[in-house]
Amino acid sequence: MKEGPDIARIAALIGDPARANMLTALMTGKALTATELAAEAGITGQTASSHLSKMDDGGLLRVRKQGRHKYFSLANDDVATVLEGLMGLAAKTGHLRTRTGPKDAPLRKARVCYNHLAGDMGTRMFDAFIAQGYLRTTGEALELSPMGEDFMRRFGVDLDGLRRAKAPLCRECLDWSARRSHLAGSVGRALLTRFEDLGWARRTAGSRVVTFTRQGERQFLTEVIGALR
Amino acid sequence: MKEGPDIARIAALIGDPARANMLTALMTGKALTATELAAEAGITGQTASSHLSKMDDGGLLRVRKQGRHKYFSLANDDVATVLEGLMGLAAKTGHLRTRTGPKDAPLRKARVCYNHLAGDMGTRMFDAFIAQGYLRTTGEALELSPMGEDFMRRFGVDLDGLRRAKAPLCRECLDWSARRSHLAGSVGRALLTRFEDLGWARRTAGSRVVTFTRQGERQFLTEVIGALR
DNA sequence: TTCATACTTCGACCATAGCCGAAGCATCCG
DNA sequence: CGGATGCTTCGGCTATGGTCGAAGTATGAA
Repeated sequence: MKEGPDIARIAALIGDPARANMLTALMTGKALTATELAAEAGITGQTASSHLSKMDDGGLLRVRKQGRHKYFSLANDDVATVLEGLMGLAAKTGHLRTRTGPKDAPLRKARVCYNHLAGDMGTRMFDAFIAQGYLRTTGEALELSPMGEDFMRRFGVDLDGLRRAKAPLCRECLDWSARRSHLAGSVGRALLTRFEDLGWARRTAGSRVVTFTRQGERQFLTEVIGALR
Repeated sequence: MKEGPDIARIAALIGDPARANMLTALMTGKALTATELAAEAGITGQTASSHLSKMDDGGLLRVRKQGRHKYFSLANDDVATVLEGLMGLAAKTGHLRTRTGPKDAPLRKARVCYNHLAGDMGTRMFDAFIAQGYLRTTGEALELSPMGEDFMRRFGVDLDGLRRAKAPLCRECLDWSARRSHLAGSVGRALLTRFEDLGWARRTAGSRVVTFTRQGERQFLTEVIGALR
């Protein structure tokens, strides 16, 4: 009658309607902010905060702070698997939810995130760097491979100068609209600056939109993304 | 914020400590009675009854009534899989429980269950019939195949006579000690009678123990179980 | 039949925990 | 520097639901 691998503790966490709604919302794989999750569950921010910290303590969630936002995602695949299984058991109606992200098309496509490139073009660039082996994620950190360093130098990024500053070269940043990672850190900032210097893109005054020229976008695709092959 | 495949409903069912204890106890694959499960969870019979009916309604359990006992087992593999996953998430200490069944060795080996053979020899016979294709489970029912009928006739069971009675020929009966199925119904009863007639076994007076003679047990193994090959 | 056992139902108690309003930090923006 | 936004903490309200005692039903044993 005693003991227990506390399967009850975990199940009870999932068992609350509000929390279950949040978790199913996260099943899309996208990270969501506390406020969005609150709306998803139909509760106020205070209550959501309490729920989210409980699920975090329970190991169900992964949390990333981004400025004044807090992005939540499922902790790992095991969590998703269990949720999937529970949905199977609940053999009920279909589900899907989440209404997320900016509606402004230009914003979704390319925008500045603090000082680096975000939006669709930002995440595509990040993915390309990873696929090409220029960037490696080592645990929580993110680092340039020798090939990556070479690319950056050829592209006109002053790596040595950046290294002299104390700021981290590469950081992973969670994208607001795509909800995937893009490249932050001093290298990310330098790249955006370089795009502007090359005349490929320019920031729109009073907005976060980054506008690429037709020519600039073509060059971006071939010389950065296209570096893939 | 609305809708939902009610993953919360199911998870909440598992999320109660008492219910979680019962479910983990059932993870051994053995069926347990309501009283045993109550002891397992450390609660009274009334409370257990409420929990068990809820889990049954929720589709987590399979229930079989046996006289004044009610045997519970997990509804299916999916339930077990989810529980397994939850245990993984709860990544905690080991677990195991259940203290079940009779301690009397002869009783465990072979005994009468109402009027048919139960215990280890009973379940082995049942398994052999299934493996050999003599018995088939069609949904909830249990029926003899033509080959099975042939075997029964050769073994001296008056199938035609039994058929004239209204009682079901074959029924599945949950074994008390092994907690697995054995053969009940008029055929099950006829088989035990036949074992006695053949001098293979006899019931012990004032007890449920069935004693096989050394010779009888050998013949049982070769001519019934051994019919497997 | 009578007694014992297994389970269920009813009713009431009470603790847990979800919920929100209000107030407090932290961060970003102009 | 304010002012706005996102999140957290605190306090108190309330409802859900787990719990058991007592009484009821069903089955098996003597």
